[in-house]
Amino acid sequence: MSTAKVKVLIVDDHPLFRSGLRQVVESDSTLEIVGEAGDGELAVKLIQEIKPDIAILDVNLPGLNGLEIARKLQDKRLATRIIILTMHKDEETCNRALDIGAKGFVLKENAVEEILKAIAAVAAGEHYLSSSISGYLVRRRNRAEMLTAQKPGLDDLTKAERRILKLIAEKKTSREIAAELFISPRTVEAHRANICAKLSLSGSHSLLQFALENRSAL
Amino acid sequence: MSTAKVKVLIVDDHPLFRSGLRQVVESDSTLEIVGEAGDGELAVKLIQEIKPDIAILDVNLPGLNGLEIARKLQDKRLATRIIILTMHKDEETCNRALDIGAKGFVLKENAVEEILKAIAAVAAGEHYLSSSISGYLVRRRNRAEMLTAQKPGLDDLTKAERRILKLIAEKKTSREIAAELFISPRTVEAHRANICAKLSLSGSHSLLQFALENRSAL
DNA sequence: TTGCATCTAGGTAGTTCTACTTAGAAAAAT
DNA sequence: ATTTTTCTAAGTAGAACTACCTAGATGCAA
Repeated sequence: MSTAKVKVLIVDDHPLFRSGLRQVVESDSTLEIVGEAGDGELAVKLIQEIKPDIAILDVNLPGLNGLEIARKLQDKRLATRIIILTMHKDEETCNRALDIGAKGFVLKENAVEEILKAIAAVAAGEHYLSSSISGYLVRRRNRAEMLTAQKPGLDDLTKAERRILKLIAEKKTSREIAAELFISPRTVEAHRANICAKLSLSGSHSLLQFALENRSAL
Repeated sequence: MSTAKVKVLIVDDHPLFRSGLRQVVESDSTLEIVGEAGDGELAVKLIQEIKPDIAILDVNLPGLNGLEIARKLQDKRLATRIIILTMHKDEETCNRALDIGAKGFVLKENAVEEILKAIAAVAAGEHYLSSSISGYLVRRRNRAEMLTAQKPGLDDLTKAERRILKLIAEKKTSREIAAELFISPRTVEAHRANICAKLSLSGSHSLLQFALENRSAL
């Protein structure tokens, strides 16, 4: 990393954008552009031949788009790390890019300032997200926690009910719970019924479902 | 937001850093510094009196630290939005900050370039994370999905079994699934049994449990 | 073509949970 | 001290899942 230059390949269908990007990348003496492509097929071919350290892929490409390229490369287990470039600040695209294994995700509007930081981070094995996109991850994180945090009625459960709900979340049956608490299975079932009522749950095995989804909040 | 200036309060125990930050912030004409504090107690007092739009809090402070201040403010349901500044690139600190409700998280090493972007994003109701920190969120995201992705045996399920497992994860009963696929409930049950066998699941409602825990991998 | 896996479907039995009911004893709150 | 809530428990009914079994139809591969 410190001796040899980091080999970078640029994929974008717009020549003007490519040359702009090239200029920025070449302004960093630790980086070296080893190839360019204007469409998906060529990109896949070049990446397999040249094996660059980092490939910067536009999302909108003729033929294969950036995400599809990334998927192909991941399937072939190439060492080339992917940075996705995109115009639109789109949560879904970002999620899919990360799922596919992209290490970087940079908005074009921020590309000039951020691309060097992104390349450095990704070359070092880290991830890089355009800062304006990182809010999405926070929101996703919070969304998941909100669901468990603000469940209505969860706090007007009694102690015994709460104790039993915890054990349900541990995948125990009413009988097992009864044995563990030295009470009758029927009592456990009575508590279950009360919990269902308080949480306005109904249907088959609703409590098990609820307990599994909310076990972190118990 | 467009007429009045955004009121910003700065909290840091180091006067030199404060003045540097002040310069950067004041270079943006849409922002206005309405106060400064060098320790936690004063910070809490000033925020409650002045009610700034945004408070930039250092983590390392004499008395209350930035995170504790944020918690206090959150408890009092003030409208002031919090941006946390920190020296160290620490995942735990970042997580705690977000839990507490901080809207921004900026590393001091990136503060000069990022603080204005951060203020703008937060003032607009978005989140902002220092780009070098956003990798943590990605990693956390992936960690959670890895657990579900590599379940053994999940890939030697047949198409029909997979289809049914998906519907089970949607909390549907065998009867509902049967109706949806125009097959007999008994067929669905047969598939369930086969799936249980392949995944070596046993016990009460094991499939429902499995499906709920692994729904993202289906 | 034979054979294997898959999809389909039913039989029977047993377990577990839901949904209603009632009811006494203990604990908590008024 | 009285009322209310909570915890305990049981009856009955039905829905839903598991765990075994067999078996015809289909399609794919050796």
